[in-house]
Amino acid sequence: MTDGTTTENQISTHASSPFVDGYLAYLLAQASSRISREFHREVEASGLSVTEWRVIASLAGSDGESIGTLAQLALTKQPTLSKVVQRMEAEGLVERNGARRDRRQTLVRLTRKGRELADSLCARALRHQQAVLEPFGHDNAALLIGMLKDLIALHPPAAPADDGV
Amino acid sequence: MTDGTTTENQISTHASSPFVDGYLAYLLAQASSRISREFHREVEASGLSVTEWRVIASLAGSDGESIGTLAQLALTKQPTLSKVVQRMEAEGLVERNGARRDRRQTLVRLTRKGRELADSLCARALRHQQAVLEPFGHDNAALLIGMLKDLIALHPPAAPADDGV
DNA sequence: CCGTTTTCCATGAATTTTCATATTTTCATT
DNA sequence: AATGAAAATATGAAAATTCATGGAAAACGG
Repeated sequence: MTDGTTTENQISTHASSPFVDGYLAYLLAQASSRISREFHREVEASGLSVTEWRVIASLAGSDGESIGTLAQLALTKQPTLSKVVQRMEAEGLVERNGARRDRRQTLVRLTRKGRELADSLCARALRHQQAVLEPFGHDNAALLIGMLKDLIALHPPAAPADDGV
Repeated sequence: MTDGTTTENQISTHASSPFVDGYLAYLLAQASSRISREFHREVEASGLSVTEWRVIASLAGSDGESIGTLAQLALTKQPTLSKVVQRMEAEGLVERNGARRDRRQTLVRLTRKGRELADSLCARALRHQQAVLEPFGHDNAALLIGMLKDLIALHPPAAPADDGV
């Protein structure tokens, strides 16, 4: 569009349907699903589920997050997150309760093992992202990411105990 | 950006995390989740689950889709779709096997009741979409949608029997 | 400071989704 | 045609998610 980069549309080579083809929510969901799936193969090769990957990615570079925050970031309901984190603790990827000021909270953070896995996967994720964005060119890529951030900023996260996977 | 419309970023008022904040796959997933959730309240008020809504939205304006295609469109695995469609048939929203050339296939289409519900919800969905896109302005909105379509076109759907919710 | 309300998390039961696999039909070859 | 491989779906068992709820700590209001 700006230059020789992509932007001439025409939905996929595959399944389409009159209504959804122009429907933003559908396009977001499909794009999310397809882009993620490619990388999820690497994730699962590391022995993680997709939700577990989301958790360690959310914890990367953080000094600890609460269960509630992680549920938001990982797009699951709170009870799901509680159980996922318990599994991950058993596997030695995270530890719970690293000094929290509010004793209702469960503070979760990466163990050394978890951090190493997270760092490795995050690096690979960024390489994957580069490949995905390459056909758009630098400017369009920045535009896309900017608009997605705007969308997110304009729409508040789920109400407590609700989520919205 | 182009004009007075949104595009100055700064992630949400809420939960964020160093790595994911700039990660495309995460931004897509969050945006998808948040935008959809708002409308899903209306969907559930109509007595449909989110997956059921995706199915009737996918069937709107179509004269029938196979189970496999619907699974792609609805972002679920094929066995899930089979069961969802069976529930929907029991509720009188869809009918199965409207003359298919390949007798392995199960052709699914809307009943009158299903079509009425679909039309009503699709109309409301488009109004919701207008509201969501309004702050971006016409040109940026078109750009966003175009880039999402490009992303989708560049990334093929899941291999058979796999999906990638 | 005490009672009330709200927030945050854990847990058991129920539901949903997924995995593994069987069945039926089509396709390709010979 | 007949055989073997591939494709589309259904289904039971297993796993993951969600709902409903409960308990504990914090915040709030006299």
